[in-house]
Amino acid sequence: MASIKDVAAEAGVSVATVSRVLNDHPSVSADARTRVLAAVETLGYRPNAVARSLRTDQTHTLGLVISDVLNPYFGELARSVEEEARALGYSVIIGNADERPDLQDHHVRNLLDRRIDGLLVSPTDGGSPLMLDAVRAGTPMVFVDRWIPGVAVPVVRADGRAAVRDLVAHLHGLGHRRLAIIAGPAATTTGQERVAAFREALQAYGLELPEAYIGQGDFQAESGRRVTEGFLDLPEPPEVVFAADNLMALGALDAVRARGLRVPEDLALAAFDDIPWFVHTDPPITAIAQPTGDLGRAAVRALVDRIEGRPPESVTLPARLVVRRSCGENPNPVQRSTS
Amino acid sequence: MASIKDVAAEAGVSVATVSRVLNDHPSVSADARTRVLAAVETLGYRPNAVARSLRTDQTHTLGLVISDVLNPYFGELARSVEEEARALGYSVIIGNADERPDLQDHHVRNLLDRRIDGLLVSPTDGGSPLMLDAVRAGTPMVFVDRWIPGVAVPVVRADGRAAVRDLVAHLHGLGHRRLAIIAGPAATTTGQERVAAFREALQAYGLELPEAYIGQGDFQAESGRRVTEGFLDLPEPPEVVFAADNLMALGALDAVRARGLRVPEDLALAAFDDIPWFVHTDPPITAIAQPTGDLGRAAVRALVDRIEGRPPESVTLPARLVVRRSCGENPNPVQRSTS
DNA sequence: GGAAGCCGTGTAATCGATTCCACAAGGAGG
DNA sequence: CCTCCTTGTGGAATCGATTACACGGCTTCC
Repeated sequence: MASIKDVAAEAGVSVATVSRVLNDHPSVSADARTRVLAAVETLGYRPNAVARSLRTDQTHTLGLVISDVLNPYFGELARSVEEEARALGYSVIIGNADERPDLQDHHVRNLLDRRIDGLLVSPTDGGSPLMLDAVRAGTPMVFVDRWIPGVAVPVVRADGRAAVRDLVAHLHGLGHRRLAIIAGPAATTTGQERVAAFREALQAYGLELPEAYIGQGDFQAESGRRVTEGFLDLPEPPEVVFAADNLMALGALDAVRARGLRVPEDLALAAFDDIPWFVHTDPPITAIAQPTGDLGRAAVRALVDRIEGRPPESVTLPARLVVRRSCGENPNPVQRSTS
Repeated sequence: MASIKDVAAEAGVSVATVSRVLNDHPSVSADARTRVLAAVETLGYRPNAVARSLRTDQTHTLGLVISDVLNPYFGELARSVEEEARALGYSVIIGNADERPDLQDHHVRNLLDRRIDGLLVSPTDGGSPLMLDAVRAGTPMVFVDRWIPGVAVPVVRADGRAAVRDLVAHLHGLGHRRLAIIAGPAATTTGQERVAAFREALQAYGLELPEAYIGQGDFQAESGRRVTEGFLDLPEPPEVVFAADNLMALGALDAVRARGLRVPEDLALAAFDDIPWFVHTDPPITAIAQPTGDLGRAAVRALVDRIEGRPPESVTLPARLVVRRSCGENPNPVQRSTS
């Protein structure tokens, strides 16, 4: 593959001049410029990004470490991150942590070794020494969706409090009083917050959230199934299950079906994180939708701001409730064709 | 960040010795080795992958260019690719081409500039000059899922012929005679093949595939909707629609619903590419399932074989039919709880 | 007419690793 | 005791770019 030296030889100039043309430095004669460009053309020359990175100490690459690419929420996040990064001249290397702190560390280490310019992380845990060291060492970093408390890193996330209040109002309006939640891992901020928001919203209606109605999940479908089975085995099962993410909601749906029960007649169901498929499930599932694309884009902008020396900003966007049929009678029956 | 020179100074040896220790070269005294390792430890030294790549001309990175990360099929493919690559010591940079040849070229160029060791591509078109040049220049490459005819590059894919025959047998057995297909882009091999396989299977039952029953889609949901509406407007609409991918099937489902019609009573539906959500749609959708994870892993192994000088192998794995309820009466009613 | 400044260009140092080659020390063998 | 090999080590070239510095040739101004 042709190098800058070959181009210089072909054009009859020095490598310095070639470099100047390529980085359109002002002081280069029109004559030299055209000769260099011609040489570039005939040789099919493309600058070696590796060599350039070594010299400039910039890779124009961002790292994105998320917990589960198969979760459509993170899939959409990854997509918007890549798009915005590309628009700003950066590439993205994605690491899938699978909710495992050791895998997360593996990816962070690997990305740091590759000297990525900045790191976008949705942490699976409270922060490993490695990650804290990286922050301390000054690696540009931004947290998306989840974050690590007490670490001075900008956070881009959605606030679901209002939407959870709307959800509880909706459920209460439908007559439900025994509400349960399938929580995410306590080590994640989203795991904790959603339970807290739910409890708070219940209190506004004088409702309790008993321990038995808090099931411990791990954001994967299987845990949703397990927890839901536990709920159904209770002497007094809940009337509604609120899953803290979409995958666990799916597991819950499976569990209900497996017993020959029906949603929402026997057990109502709602989920955090909306996805296109929720429109098509039987029944369509009521969910809290995050502005995922906006989050991804905002996160990239914050990170690139930080990388390029501008002050980065934390961003919090509101989530919103999308009512469908999985919690009971549609509140807006005019829209439905008769069953 | 500490460099190899700092380590050498700290350990009181030359950089050559440090490098030898790090690459565990045999001729290094036990004494020097321990001193170097101690220095590495105290400085928290990590080798600069960029510098190493420049010198060795290996990045230990693979490029993966796919057409749509939001499609769960490609999401799963990307995940298995990343897993297998990691197991073999490689990282993966993913490029999303969005079915657009220009974007595909952008990613290929970017990846080549970064001197990735090899490229995994699921081409959106018949092959741009850029891609053909890359092959000619000897860039290790493997095609996954789709390929470009006439190009000497190993292909890893699923063969759906047998499964399509099974599907047509299933449909015929249910009494359906007017079968239509929503095709993928003619520029993709999968787009063409699935139509060909469908037509062939129909012939075995003496059935025709008239032009009016071949709708041109682009593997995106919206096109599935549009084509299905066209089918429904025909003087004699089909009894079954077979969508060449999962997203178009979803669009078809939407279109049927929007008219107040029902699946499968008014129109039966089947899809190529199975996804977890198809179990939960209303009704559950009959689909042809590819061994996606196996494809991803096989593709990575073939590519790494090629990179490391072993002869790479093309791989074809069979897809299989998964019958659910979207084409009519369940052939195995014992399994169902009464409606 | 000479000093000062600008413009375009080339030489060479540099980034952080790997690796060829030279060389010193020490043991084996004649 | 001298030669020859082996073993461990360091010096320096190298990968392909960027960029500080120097320099030659011109213009400009006093």
